[in-house]
Order: sequence, then C-alpha cells, then structure tokens
Amino acid sequence: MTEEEKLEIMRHSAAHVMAEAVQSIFPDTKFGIGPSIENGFYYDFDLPRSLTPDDLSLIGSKMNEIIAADMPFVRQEVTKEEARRLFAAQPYKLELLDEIPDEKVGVYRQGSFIDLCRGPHVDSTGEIKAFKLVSIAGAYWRGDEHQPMLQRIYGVAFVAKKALDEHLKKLEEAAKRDHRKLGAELDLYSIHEEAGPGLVHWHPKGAVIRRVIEDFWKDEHIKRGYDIIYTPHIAKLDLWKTSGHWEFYRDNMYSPMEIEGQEYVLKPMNCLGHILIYKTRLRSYRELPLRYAELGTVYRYERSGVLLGLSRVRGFTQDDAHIFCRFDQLEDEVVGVLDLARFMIDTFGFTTYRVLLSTRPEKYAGALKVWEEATDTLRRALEKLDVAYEIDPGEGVFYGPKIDIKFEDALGRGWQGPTIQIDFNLPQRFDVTYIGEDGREHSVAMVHRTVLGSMERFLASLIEHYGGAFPVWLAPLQVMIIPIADRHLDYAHQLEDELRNEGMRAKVDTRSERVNLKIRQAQLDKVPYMLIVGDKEVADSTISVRLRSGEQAASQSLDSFKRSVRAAIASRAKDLEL
RNA sequence: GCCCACAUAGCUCAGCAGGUAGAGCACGUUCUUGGUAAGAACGGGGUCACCAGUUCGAAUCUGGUUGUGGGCUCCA
Repeated sequence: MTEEEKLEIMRHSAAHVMAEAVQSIFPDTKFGIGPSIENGFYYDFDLPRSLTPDDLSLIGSKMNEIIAADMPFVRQEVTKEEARRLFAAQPYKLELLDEIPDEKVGVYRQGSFIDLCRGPHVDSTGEIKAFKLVSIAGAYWRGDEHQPMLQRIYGVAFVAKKALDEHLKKLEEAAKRDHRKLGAELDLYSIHEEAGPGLVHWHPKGAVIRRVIEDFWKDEHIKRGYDIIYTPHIAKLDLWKTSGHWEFYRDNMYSPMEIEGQEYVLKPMNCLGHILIYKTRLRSYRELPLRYAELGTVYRYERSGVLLGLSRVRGFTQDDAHIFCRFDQLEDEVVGVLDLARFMIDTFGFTTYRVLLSTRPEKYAGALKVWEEATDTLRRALEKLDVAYEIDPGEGVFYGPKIDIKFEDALGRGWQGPTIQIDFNLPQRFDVTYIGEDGREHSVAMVHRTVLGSMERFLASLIEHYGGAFPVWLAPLQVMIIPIADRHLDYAHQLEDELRNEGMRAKVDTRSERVNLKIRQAQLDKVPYMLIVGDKEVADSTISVRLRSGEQAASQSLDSFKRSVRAAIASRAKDLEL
C-alpha cells in the first residue's frame, strides 16, 4: 500500500469519527456520505438546525475525545435485510443500500457509530493523527440541485501535525496571492455593485498588462497565419435561433432587447460573426485554411453564486479564433493550434499542464462516423507532437470532440487554459461550404479555439502565478526612478524621458518623501527595477539599480541598464537579471 | 439558483449587553531634502450597503433587497 493510499484511508476514517462526533451532539442526524478528498475529508449531514462555526470547534473537540479513546474500527458483513434494519432511521443510507447489487454489504462500527461502508479503515480511531475542521457548506444530496440540501463539514487531515501545518501555510500563501486581493492592492481592476456583478473595470495598470498581452497575442497570431477581425457585440435573435444557441444555450444568454421592432441579443459567443464573414462570398479550396481571430467580448448569464473575481464573470473577452478548413487539413490545423498553445503557456511561465481529450457525450449532433474520425484526428495531432494526454470520456461538447489544456500555477492549482473544439453543427446549420477542386460544394471543417481562454480569467491566473510580481515585459510599471532629493528631479526626468523613448514604462516618484518610503512603496507595488539617483549619480551620469528582489546591482550607465532591460523584455524573461 | 457567513471612512479593522461613530494606513496642508522597505505636525473625510419594522431612541434587534466570501450545481 502506498503512503498516499494509507493517507486516504486515514482521512476516510476521520470522516467516520466526525460523523460519530456529530451524532453525539445531534442524535437525530441523518447521514449522507463521507468520503476522503484531496487533503482531507467531508461528511454530509441532514441536521435539525444550521451549523455555526462554534459547532465546528465543539465537533472538533469531540473528535479528539474519540481519537484519544482509541476505539477500534470493526468491520461486519451483513445481509441487505439486516442493513435495512440497522439503518431504518437513515433514509439516505437506505437509498444507497437500494443501489448496491450485492446481497451482502459491509458496515463499519467504531464506538457508538455505525456506517454503511465498503472500507477499508484504519484499525482504530487513535491512528488519526492530525486534522482540522475547516468549513461548513451546503451541498445537494448526490450533487443534484433538485435533491435536498445537506450540511457538509470539510476537514483536512495529515499523517502528522507538521504536514497539517504545512498545508495550512500553503493555504495562507494562496490567500496572499488571491487575484482579488492583489487586483485591488496593485490597482489592476475593480468590479462595482453599482454597475453589476461580474462586470470588470480595468484600471490603467491592469489595462497595461492586458494590452501587452493582447499586442503579443495579435502579433503571434498574424505570424501564424491568422487574420484579425472584429465583430459586433449584439446581433439579431434570429441569428442565434438559426445557430441553435437560442435552443441550447438560452439559459446563459441575456434577454433580447428590442430595436426598431426587431429583437437583438448580446452575443455569448463570437463564432456567428466569423461565419457571416466567411460566407460573404464563395470560398475556394485554394484559400483554405482560413483562420479568423478576434479578441471578442461576449456576455453570458452566470448564476450569481458562481461569480468569482476575474475568473468567473458575466462579460469577458475571449482570445477566440475559428479555423475553416478542409477535412484533410484538420490534423495539421490542430497541430498548429497545439503548438501555439504550448508556446503561449510556456511564454507566460507556466511549466506544468494536463491535456484532456474529451470524447462524444450522450447527447450529440452529427453522425457517429464523423465523430469518430474527428476524435481520431485530435488524437493523431496530439501524438504527432508527442503530447501526453488523458481521455475525458463523454465530456465533449454536443457539437464535437475537444482538447482541453489545464495548466498549473506556482501553487499547483489548476486553471482552464486552451481549448480546441471541432464543430459539426454550425457549418451544417449555416451551410458553410467551399468549392473544391472538383468544382463542387463541400462542407468545411470548423474549429473553435482559444489559447488563453479569456483575458479576465487568464489575468487571474497570471496574477496568482506570479503573486503580482510580473515579469518585466508584463509589469505595468517597469522602472521607478527615485530621486533622493528634489535637486535630483531634473536628472530623474531626463532618465524617464530616455527610457520612455525606448518604449519602456518608467516613472519618477516626484514626491518630497524620503528614499526609504519611495523604495518601500515601489517594492510593495512590485515594480521590477528601481533607479535611485542622488548627487553621486548626477555627478558621474550613472544610476544605482535596485531590483524588486531586494538585490542591489552595480552602479552603471543608463545605456548598460537599457540594454539589459531591453533584452529582458524582448526575451520575455521570467526572472529579473542585470 | 441553493446552503451558510459577512457588509462601519478610499483600504484594513475597533465599536463588548440599542442612547445619533473611532484607530492605523491612504488623502490634503505645512515643516523636513533625507542614500536602499514607513520623518513629523495639523487637517478634511462616514445619511454605519439599501428598504421596511420593533423601540422614546437602531451601526447595534427583526424581516426583506443588493453585493461579497466559503461551498453545491453549472462553466471561458
């Protein structure tokens, strides 16, 4: 048995102990399920009243008593009949019981608590070493929103106190990097109650980062044979009826608005505009593939409870593109997108990612054979590039299979990254075709893809990945010039001009404050370079450079500094070096 | 949308059991011109998220609304 498996068993046992503790406090508790999860465990309860944080510490100390008593876990095999008697007062357990095909079921008993459970468990409660109850949450029975809502208690558990503390520390570290917190501290963006939830306002500093990313994105796409286009934010409702969105995606779309007797809606996707552009004339096989790219802003209704900072919003800009090609070009196109995706992930400094190939879901459009071929195409593309991938069965979109790439940030948390989706539905609905060599019409293969996802969510991942200390090429302010006394202002402004002429983002801190304060604030703003200039620097036309890392570089000429910074920007360096 | 919690100055938070608000930072003015993470003094700033209700009286109690957070469900 691996250490990880042992840990899982211990966590699961901790869930049972928690259930016993809850039972001792609320004897009429109806129990849901209580599995082990990443870092810990949870158990769902149907209780006579809502739990409070005070209950949590009470339950926690009760658990400690049970652990101290070192009660053995006893497994028993019973018939379903016996089990039904044992759990007569436990409707959720009875429901589970009904779904077990076997005649005999396992039950585990420790102390006064008995639970329907396959096991295994630790030998006795004393083997649970380090745990902490962390939160109370509502959770639907069986994860179904039509079922009753139970109260879930989450706990974390580890083999030793040290590991538990490390985990808690990691959570603290994550909280410090939270993009919502840093977004406010670094003055990057805001969301306003007055304007509406999930609607992002980009401040100048956040806008700089976004613009730099967008410029880079556009250049890179143009290099790779994409055409940049723009399409409107609203379109007639009928268009969305033709596409099927109004039928299948309506829950995520905003209500129509009336304009001169016609109904219009905000676009939830960019694809239709791209199709309309494609269809403005007959297309020859000679001009395929056509790759239309747009930083397209879309609006989707998201239920209020799911909104989250920049990572889940109601209006967002996708780095979208649609590729129209012949089916025999599809594989190369997918290879091209994958290559671009890897390039982007790498450029932005993410080092690990998972690739998922999602196959046909139960409800799907198009012919089975076409699905299989397309799925194969995706697979071949992945293999051609030697990309390790996992199959995510049945997780494709109804209109086609897809590849999703999830990357991890510096704290190992996963983020939805690039996605590549093949679409059999829209080309058919809009009759998107090209004229082949044979002079006849053929239907095109259509690929939807994003490589960053959305600007909003991608920025969230970047903020958290770098903890706000962006690489120079992305930093909103790259150089803060700090004059020691007011008499150094002229020199400071002269440096500022020279840097700005280079296209660098530089600023002089002109306030009559002490150097210490200015450095501290530039440091808190995570400005990569600070140039400190005083009498000495003015006298020999040099600068003194301090890095965000706290490191002090040798006194040097502005030219040599410019050279280093220029190189760091051009190479999109992740680390500061001089 | 559902469960739970929270909402006091631009920010972080005090305000314990109902008697019309405080601190630090930030901001403004003045003094200080200081060499690598906070110089000092003074000052301005809040219809205590919003709407009702209870009460002689509500930031404080009750209900509703809005927003935020932790989850569930759903997703770029």
